[in-house]
Amino acid sequence: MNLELTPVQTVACCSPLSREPLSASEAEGIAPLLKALADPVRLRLMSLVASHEGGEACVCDLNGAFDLSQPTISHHLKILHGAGLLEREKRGVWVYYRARTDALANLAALIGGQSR
Amino acid sequence: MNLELTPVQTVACCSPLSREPLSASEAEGIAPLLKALADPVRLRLMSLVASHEGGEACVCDLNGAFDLSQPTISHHLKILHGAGLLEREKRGVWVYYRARTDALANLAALIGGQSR
DNA sequence: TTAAGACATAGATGAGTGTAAATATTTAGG
DNA sequence: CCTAAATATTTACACTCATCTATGTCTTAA
Repeated sequence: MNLELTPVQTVACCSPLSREPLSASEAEGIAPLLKALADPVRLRLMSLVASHEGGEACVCDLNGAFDLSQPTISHHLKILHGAGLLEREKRGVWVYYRARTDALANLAALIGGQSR
Repeated sequence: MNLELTPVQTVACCSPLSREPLSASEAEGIAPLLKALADPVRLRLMSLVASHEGGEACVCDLNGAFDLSQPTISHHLKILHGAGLLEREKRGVWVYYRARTDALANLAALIGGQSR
């Protein structure tokens, strides 16, 4: 149970990019989230997980979608997880990832300023 | 007058991240936009420009906000401009940048899926 | 206990990136 | 013209990053 606000949440509700200048520390908190998303493989991973049935996907479902080695996919998943964009759950031999749609929505609200 | 759709616009209208898996080429088109935003300095630059009165800011307004050299700021502005997130207009000795709020909104719609 | 499969970690490497110093370009004034 | 000011470009460098190979850990099944 994590009740702390992510760097995005502390700002997204009332201070989108265009409303007032981001402080240096706010920017340093948000940039890593964007950085995590700013890779073609990770964008596709997020999309694959988020659009997968049940809202979650096993790593075994993901590896086959790329022409990359298994450790590379694992590496990208770790980055997305570390940024708080993916949840991780181990069930038996398999590991399932689930998209943090709240984090995505907050990011979107910050950037676009008009999401709900 | 540029009537072509940006990589984001081709997708944002009906295919947010969570709706269906992003294709490799879509992801490769969108990632550079996120990459451009995924830096604390560039995030603050975007925010400074977007929230500045008149929706635009002179480079002279921006340089002072950072503890960085003028060429470094110029470099970041070039990246944001190259990604299509900032418009550039020279007036006399000064160069004014303006935020492409449409591009930001499209990005937000793609990520969050619910903006309008 | 052994073996096999799913996933993660470690180490190495080549490509990319943020920054500064030096220099160039453009514009307005004298 | 010449100079000064605003901004961009070039070059160089330290650092980060995406990727692979090799290896480790954990879980299930035989």
